[in-house]
Amino acid sequence: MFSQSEENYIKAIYHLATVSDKGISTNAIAKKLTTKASSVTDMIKKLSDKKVLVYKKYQGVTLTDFGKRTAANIIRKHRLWEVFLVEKLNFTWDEVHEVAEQLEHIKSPKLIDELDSFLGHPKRDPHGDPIPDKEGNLPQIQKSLLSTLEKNEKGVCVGVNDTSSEFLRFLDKQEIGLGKNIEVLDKEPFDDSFLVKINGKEMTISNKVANNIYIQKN
Amino acid sequence: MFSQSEENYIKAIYHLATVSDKGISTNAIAKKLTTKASSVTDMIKKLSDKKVLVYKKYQGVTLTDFGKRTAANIIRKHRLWEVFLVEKLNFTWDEVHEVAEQLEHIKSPKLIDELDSFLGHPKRDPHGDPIPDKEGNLPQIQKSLLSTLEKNEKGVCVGVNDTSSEFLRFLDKQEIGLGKNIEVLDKEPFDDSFLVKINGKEMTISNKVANNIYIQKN
DNA sequence: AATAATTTTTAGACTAGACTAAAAATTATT
DNA sequence: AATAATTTTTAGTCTAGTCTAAAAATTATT
Repeated sequence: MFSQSEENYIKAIYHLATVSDKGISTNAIAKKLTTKASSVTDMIKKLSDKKVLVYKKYQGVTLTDFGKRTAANIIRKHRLWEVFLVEKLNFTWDEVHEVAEQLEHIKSPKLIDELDSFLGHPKRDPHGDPIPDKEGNLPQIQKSLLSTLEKNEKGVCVGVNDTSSEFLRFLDKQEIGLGKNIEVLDKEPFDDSFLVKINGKEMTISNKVANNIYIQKN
Repeated sequence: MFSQSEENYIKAIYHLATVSDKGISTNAIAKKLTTKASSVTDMIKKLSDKKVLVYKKYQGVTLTDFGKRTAANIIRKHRLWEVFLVEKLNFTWDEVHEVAEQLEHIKSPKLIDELDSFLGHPKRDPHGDPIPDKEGNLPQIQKSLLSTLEKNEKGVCVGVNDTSSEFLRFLDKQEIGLGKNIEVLDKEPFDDSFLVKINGKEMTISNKVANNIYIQKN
């Protein structure tokens, strides 16, 4: 059984590992959790003793299989709760994160199994991210950043990179959201912005925004 | 904002106060929370500083109005979650307590408001206990322990005193539950047991059991 | 009223988790 | 290869919450 703090470290390391492929540095973890490197060193030793990760001094850490399963389970809980909040309790996609951060630490296998059934075994959370299954398998889907599309390519919005309230509310305002059809009409070399058509409406999108929207091409 | 530990103390003191009317002793709190009296003294000082309760050395404690509202709010959350677990997630009334103990500490006013609406503003939890409203008002209902009924008195089961799994599962086995009609056919002076009719079926009930079932007379 | 029993508080120690400041190791730069 | 810059670890401190053991206060009993 892990403490909330231990779970937060495990989750952070898991997320960092999905974008880095080599060992995760102390500093990277400290930055992700807005804590100090010295605190990370302490916790890393503890998690190493608990067989969650492999640690050699000055060399960064890697999750063990056990650590990965543990992480996937926490993420599964987080994302199922997010679905619950949006589908059943009228939360918007920019409101769910903070509460799900708390709910993910609730310990009860029955609770999460029943919640999963109650929600109809959802495959994605409100931001389009896949929900790991009970065994910790996380189905990866084919997706590309909008910023990588060429002129005349098109697809459907399947996720976001930045999940901050600011960005999500901006998307709401622009009526951009999961499931919307997006086509790149033109790319502007001057500022790397995009002219796109979203559900029939033409608009210009900055490179920064295009860098935070995932598209499944079609 | 209170820590989980602080919330547990506040709730324990509130519950002890509903059955005692005078100041709550250090020892009583320690027993309720299965902790040590010295730990209770420390926490009491802290909660006194935070204006949750009034404390004079060696004299027990009393919750302030603020403390009472805080307690009612925690209990409101606990009981709403219990309703959710039973009504939506197929938990039985003996399974909910442990999980609700965790869920009651989740911080989000919107969450609890929406949960309340989602459940249709329930008035009672699965054990028949009333759910405080948002202001912390807890409607008290007229109820008597089955053990206090006289021969030929009757009523309906509206609650239980002991909420342990053992007792609740025993009641399930005997098909005793909330809403059941109960009539005292006779009292046995030898062991203070009761001959009762529950939904048409006659059975004998020990004094210990009768002491843990609440009846609304009719 | 004095003594005994109980309750409560204090004093000091422990753990988890975080922090600061300094030392040690690694990596980058000249 | 030597020095500078950066990263990581160590050492020591702090807080919340708990504990044990002993002291102090209160309550009960003779």
